[in-house]
Amino acid sequence: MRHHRHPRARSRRLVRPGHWHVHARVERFVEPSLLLLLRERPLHGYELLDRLPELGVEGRIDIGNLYRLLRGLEDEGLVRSEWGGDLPGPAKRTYELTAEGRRVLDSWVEGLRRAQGTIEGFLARYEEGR
Amino acid sequence: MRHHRHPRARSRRLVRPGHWHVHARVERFVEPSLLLLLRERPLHGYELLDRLPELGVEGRIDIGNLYRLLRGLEDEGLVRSEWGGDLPGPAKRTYELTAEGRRVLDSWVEGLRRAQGTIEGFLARYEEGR
DNA sequence: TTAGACATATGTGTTTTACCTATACTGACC
DNA sequence: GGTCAGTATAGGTAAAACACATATGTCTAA
Repeated sequence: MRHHRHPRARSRRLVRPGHWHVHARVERFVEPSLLLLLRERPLHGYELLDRLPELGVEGRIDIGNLYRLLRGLEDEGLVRSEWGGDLPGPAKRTYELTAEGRRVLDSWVEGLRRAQGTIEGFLARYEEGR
Repeated sequence: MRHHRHPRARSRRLVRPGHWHVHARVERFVEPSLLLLLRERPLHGYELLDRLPELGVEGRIDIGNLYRLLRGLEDEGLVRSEWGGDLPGPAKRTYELTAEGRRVLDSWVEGLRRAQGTIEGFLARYEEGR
């Protein structure tokens, strides 16, 4: 058998020898975050990047992937975009939420409520056996 | 530019036309689940598979990956294993938690508490703008 | 005139998860 | 005695998600 490299090399961060810091993030949390921000008002990519930390998405947003993600959401019809008018400064593509995007956001909220319940159950069982 | 296939083909499940069900799972949640179950008592892989649903890990456990994950945890010193005695039936490898594994479990709990806070913040902001 | 913030985008590698197959022991049923 | 289902461990491979790096252009201020 080929020796498998550690599959968890980066998901845990070494704080000091023998002490690990675990991330515990929600999969693809940026997607609902973008939908929620766009529900409030249309924004362009760079503004979204600025506002993501408000929702707790800290240090994990890759700007390149953010733009790719936005185009993906547009392909799926969850957002709609257009180039901003002939304003000064670099060209900006402004995104707004579609009705379909709003429905998917609602579905994310259901999913996040379930996730909360799961985590609560886990923590309760953890405390039980302390 | 090469056209990128939808990067979210399976992460959302179509329930009925225009209605999506979103998973919203915690990244690598099986790892802390295994550590928590093993803190309670030593178990072998197949038993862990049986008990994972108790912790809310439903329908996402791939048995092949489970064994790989267990070996990964052992490589990192979070669990220790040995082949069960000469009992009847298929050979079983029994896993138990190490002191290091216990520390990583504690770190996961911290991470999960933070994740709970993040989700709470998200949901609050969602309700605000309804 | 150059450095830095703003703005969008592509290329590519790594990590994590999903799907599929292989192997082997045991008990029940025909 | 054969086969089928359940228990048990394991490998191969592909897709999805994420991380890291780079490219390109506009504008402002030092």
